[in-house]
Amino acid sequence: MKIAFFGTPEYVLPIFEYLLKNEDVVCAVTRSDKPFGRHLQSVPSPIKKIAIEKKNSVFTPENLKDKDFISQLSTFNPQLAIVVAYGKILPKEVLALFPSGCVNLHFSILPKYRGAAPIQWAIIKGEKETGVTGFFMDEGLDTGKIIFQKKIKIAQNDDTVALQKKLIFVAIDVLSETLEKIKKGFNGESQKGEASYAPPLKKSDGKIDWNQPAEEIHNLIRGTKPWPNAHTAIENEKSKIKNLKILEAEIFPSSHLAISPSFPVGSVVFIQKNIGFIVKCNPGFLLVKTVQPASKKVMSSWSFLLGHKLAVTDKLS
RNA sequence: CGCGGGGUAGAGCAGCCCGGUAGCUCGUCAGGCCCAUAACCUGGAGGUCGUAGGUUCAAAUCCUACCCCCGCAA
Repeated sequence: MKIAFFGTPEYVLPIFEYLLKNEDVVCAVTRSDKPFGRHLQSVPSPIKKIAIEKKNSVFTPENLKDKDFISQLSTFNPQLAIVVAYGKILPKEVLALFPSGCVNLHFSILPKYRGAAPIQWAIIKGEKETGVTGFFMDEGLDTGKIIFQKKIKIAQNDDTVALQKKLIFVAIDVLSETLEKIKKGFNGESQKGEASYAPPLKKSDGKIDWNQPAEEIHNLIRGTKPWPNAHTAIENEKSKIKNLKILEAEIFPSSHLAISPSFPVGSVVFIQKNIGFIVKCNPGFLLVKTVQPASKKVMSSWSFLLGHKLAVTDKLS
């Protein structure tokens, strides 16, 4: 079966490579080169690089409705499209090109977490499981008929990066199963259950409200990696730190702490030598282990303490 | 030439504006104290202050060029 692949970021490469190896990939479509990095140089997308290496045809249309693009794509006679993290919504003109349809691999258990950031939101919301769904695309946002779905558990320490790696393997399973079913003529089943949405994260989504349970803050820290990251401000007599990213933390059992209940929420209640500092949440405590101050490299929170003289009772907000 | 921050001992920082002895916390090494300690006390080692040039009696500090790192933006 002739397949066109739509995808952009680096993490979908294993899926692209799987297709190249096992199926007849006639061309790849990826987002147009964009200025990227510190000096805003234009860099081809990872998919484009690999496709060129493998001598596959690559399209990087600015506008998917462009007639030239559509007519060129149709000369390859692709029967099916596989779309993974492409970055744009496919208009009906493109959807109509593929006799066997367009299949999207979405990293959630649809209809939950439709949209751009399903992995992040599943972690932030404290879900215990997530998965990958293969479905036929329609004009809605992740609303098409489901072909195959596979679930996995979210471990307590999974952050977005770790979970994404796990999901890529699941996605390859789902992809092969999905392709099998399509070849047998399966048409998919309508989505059932309550839908929810996972919009792209904003910078402000990473702001920590210490007036929340330690568990929820812990979810936020894991789910906002690697961007925008959970952040907070610190105030103390000597200095004000406007933006401290918290990259790693763990829930600290309050039974291990003998401290005055009078500490306000958001204050540093204890400093653990060589490890980090403990912050009071509502309820619960969080042991902060890895941080990144503005303009600095990632460092352990103990290192941060050595240079910044954070003391017990200093407040985070 | 997109905007901003940074490079000082193994780690994290101060000092720079306003030039004049290389400083703080931690680690490390040696010794001490204690029933005991992630505690405390004493002493030591460890630096081409990112690189090169310039100004100066004198440069971590002022000037110029370059290298490397980080954030914004996506």
